[in-house]
Amino acid sequence: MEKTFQPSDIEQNWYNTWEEKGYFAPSGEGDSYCIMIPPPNVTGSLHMGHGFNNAIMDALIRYRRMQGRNTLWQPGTDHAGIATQMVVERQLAQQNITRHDLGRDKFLEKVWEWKEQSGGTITRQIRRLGSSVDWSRERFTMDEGLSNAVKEAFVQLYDDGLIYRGKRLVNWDPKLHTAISDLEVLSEEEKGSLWHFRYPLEDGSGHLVVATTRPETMLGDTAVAVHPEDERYQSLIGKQVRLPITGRLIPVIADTYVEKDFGSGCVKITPAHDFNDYEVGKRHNLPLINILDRDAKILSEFTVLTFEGYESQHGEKAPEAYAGMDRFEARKKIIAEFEDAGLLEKIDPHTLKVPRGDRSGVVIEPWLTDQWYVKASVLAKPAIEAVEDGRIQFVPKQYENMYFSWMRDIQDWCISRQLWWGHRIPAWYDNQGNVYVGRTDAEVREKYNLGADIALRQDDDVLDTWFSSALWTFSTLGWPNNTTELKTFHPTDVLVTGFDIIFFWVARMIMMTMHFMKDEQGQPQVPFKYVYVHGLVRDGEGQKMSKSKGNVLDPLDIVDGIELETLVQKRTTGLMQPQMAKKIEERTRKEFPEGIASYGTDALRFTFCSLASTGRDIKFDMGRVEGFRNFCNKIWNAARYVLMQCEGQDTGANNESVELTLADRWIISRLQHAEQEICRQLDQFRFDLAAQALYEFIWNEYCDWYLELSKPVLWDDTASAERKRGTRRTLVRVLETSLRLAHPFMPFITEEIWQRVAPLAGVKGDTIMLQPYPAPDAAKIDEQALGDIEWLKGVILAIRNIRGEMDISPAKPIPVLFRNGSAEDQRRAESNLAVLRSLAKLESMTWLGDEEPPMAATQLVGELEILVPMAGLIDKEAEVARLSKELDKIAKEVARVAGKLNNESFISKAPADVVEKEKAKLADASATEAKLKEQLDKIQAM
RNA sequence: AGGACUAUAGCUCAGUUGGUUAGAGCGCUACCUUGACAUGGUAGAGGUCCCCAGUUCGAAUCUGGGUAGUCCUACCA
Repeated sequence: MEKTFQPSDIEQNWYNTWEEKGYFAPSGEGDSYCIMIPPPNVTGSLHMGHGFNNAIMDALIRYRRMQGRNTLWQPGTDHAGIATQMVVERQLAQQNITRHDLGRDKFLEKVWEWKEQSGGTITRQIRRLGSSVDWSRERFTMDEGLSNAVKEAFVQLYDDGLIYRGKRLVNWDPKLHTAISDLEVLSEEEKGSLWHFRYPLEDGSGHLVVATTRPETMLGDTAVAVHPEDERYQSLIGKQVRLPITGRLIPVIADTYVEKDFGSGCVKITPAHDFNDYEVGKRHNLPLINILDRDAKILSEFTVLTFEGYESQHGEKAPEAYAGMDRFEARKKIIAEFEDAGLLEKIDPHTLKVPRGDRSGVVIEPWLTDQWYVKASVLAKPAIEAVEDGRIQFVPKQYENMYFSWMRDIQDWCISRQLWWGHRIPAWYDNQGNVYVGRTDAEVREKYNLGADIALRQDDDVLDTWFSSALWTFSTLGWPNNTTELKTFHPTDVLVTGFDIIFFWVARMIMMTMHFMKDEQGQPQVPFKYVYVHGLVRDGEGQKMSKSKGNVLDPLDIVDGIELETLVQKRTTGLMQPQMAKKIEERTRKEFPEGIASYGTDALRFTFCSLASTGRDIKFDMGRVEGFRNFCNKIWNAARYVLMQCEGQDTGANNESVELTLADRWIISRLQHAEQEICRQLDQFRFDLAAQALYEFIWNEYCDWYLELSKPVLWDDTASAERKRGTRRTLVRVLETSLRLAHPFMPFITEEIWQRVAPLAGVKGDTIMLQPYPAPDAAKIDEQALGDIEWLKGVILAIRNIRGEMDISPAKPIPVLFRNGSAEDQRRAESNLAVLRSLAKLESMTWLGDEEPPMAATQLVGELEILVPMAGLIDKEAEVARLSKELDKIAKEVARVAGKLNNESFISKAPADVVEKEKAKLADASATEAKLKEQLDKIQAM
């Protein structure tokens, strides 16, 4: 074995072996356990969030697989309608082609081509993380099976009256020419202005002032609103205003929506271009005037509609100068015109939230269009109940509130998108504009009794990507067919996801699943029983990682390492804002002056698990990764030691008789404790505590103590064969078990070592992956061994403390005297002579009787005094200082506990066992204090 | 504006139902290349548990009120 652990030597080989041998597929035996991977965007590549997500899911799935469950972890990607279409369109643009040049079918061919070539980046990367997903069942939302499921779901929902088509205001992306959902709109504060315009009153009695952040929409104003109780404007209500530029007459209305204190207290109402104004318009039955085209340019002829039926009533010519003008150009011109006409009262600087498309970055327009909607409120009801009654549990629980608050105020879900890449809506129109929904053209004709002579045209739009993702848990298992996979693995067990997509995905998945999936009693099935929600991975300074900030980390760069120059280049290419490059470079050079070292997958995964506590976000600390890389190395070297001691030796693999030492019985006992703790924590999703328990057991108990305790036995030429065999057997068995315990967290290193250790432990098998997960056995806990080794550790630590504080070379053997010990102390000392001598590096050990002890440095372990004679070793001043420090500490403790016990109400009100404990504490501390004091006096008297 | 979450060592974080001498890793100090490991060992320093009040015999932990930060939702045209 190499002297240090080299992860790159082993990781890919083991992954290939596991995958080739089919170890990731369900075993077909045992109770099922299923996790569906949240499908990453097919255009995407690995980021830290995926790394975190995968570390947790793989830990869960490997844990359950080893426990004998019939595990399915199913991978796949979604087709990411907008993102993918953008990627391909950008490529076409480089050849000066638009998708319209190609036409729909040709364009889709191009998209598929692109998907075949580069769509698999992220799945290849997931392999590097060691994720044990069943690749044979990989799914893609545009696959045939899933496409059928989407069609089926749409038709059924339509037939159930839960999908409708209607004209509504939507978030319109004028660059991408599609509707997008609320959740794809990011509103950030930006600096703008509040323009105060004078609108002249029709009766010539003057003007009123409206304030607006979007002057260009005034072309579509259909009213001015004031608060009904605003005294300033009572007389205006019901009057008419002559809208400048257009000359249109509009009423002054009263509505409580208006804030009296904001701006002028008068609000211009543009129902076709603002969500709030839309509601006001509806209440007052105002006309809606649409002034923008799909590019958000001013129409040459506005469309005027009413709320009744949304039918276009008539057109209205735009002021000529504005026709075809971009919205922001129009804004400038309108302001100028107001100014020229003396109607611009003032301009106040104003910060406002500007809605932008998360993909395109352009300002989103509320725009009136025909779209398809899902009646979410109906579907939400059972979905809320499932969480209320615990059929679905969120971990941590507080996310349930977030879920409820969203679900209880849910809006209908706009599912149509004006894109080409996606599932085309299974709806057809005749020439009269009647709509027919069915799975195919033929089905529609039959269902609606339409003759072959009637021309039908399919809806051009596609469905929101999340519509298909919402079906993910069951569509990927074969729905609408009633497959054995569905029967076996649905409902799935856990969904692991970031809190940011609870609304995006989780809620919709619950709604859809419960509508379509019923159990044998006809009751709705939930998609999963637990939703494990983890936080965002942030950079070391707590900043959100983003390409534009240039602080993203690729988990594989931590696995493989990366040179500084390469990292700088990676972070500064392909930026949306190239001017940021310089800043990003500086920052990167400062943060990683040496680049990033190679830490290996196991260390990275262990880090993620260690950070997976219940808090919201994770500040990623490279120091932790390094620490866990060292932990891997520690395991590696422990294994090296064990193999050096045991390979080719008698390890009792065939159940030969053995003698187990105190140390053997102790480490076996501690192992039971570790097993219990790790399972307990994993069962409640506390990956951090499980990882910590594992770390402590392996490093602080097995390596620090047990391996050291094994040396005096193995190096003792006089030790019996049974004794040596017992020690070797324990070394090997405990290591083999520890590897199994660690495997879900660190799959690669554990497999590599296990292959060599397992035979020595008499364990047969091709892979650690399919070995049973360790389970604690109370019968193996030896209380006496636990007590004795604790005592032994105390004595050794006491001696080491004297050594350290007195600056005695660790290489120098020292004599030690014991005094005043109990019979138990004597027994323990005598049965551990060799160990004490070896671990504390003793020259001699002597029990003192009643004789006067020599001048010595002293430590106490309970009643037992441990003395290191001063002659030639101990400096008086140093010992005085050390004792004074000890004494100080213990005096404080005595005072504290005594104070407690002197408190009458403590004695009378605290439970008896607590009082007893405090009394014992005081007795111990006082005795120690007295002894230390005596010792200090003696030394000072020298 | 409403809501949620967070505040513990220089840094990143644990701390179960109130009873600990408040812990870990990294970093820091001193010493040590001893036959698994310097990606190591040994010993150590380091804390007003954000502040104030309350409940209690007893509060990092429970309650109330502040302060600071993060996030979400709704937004003021």
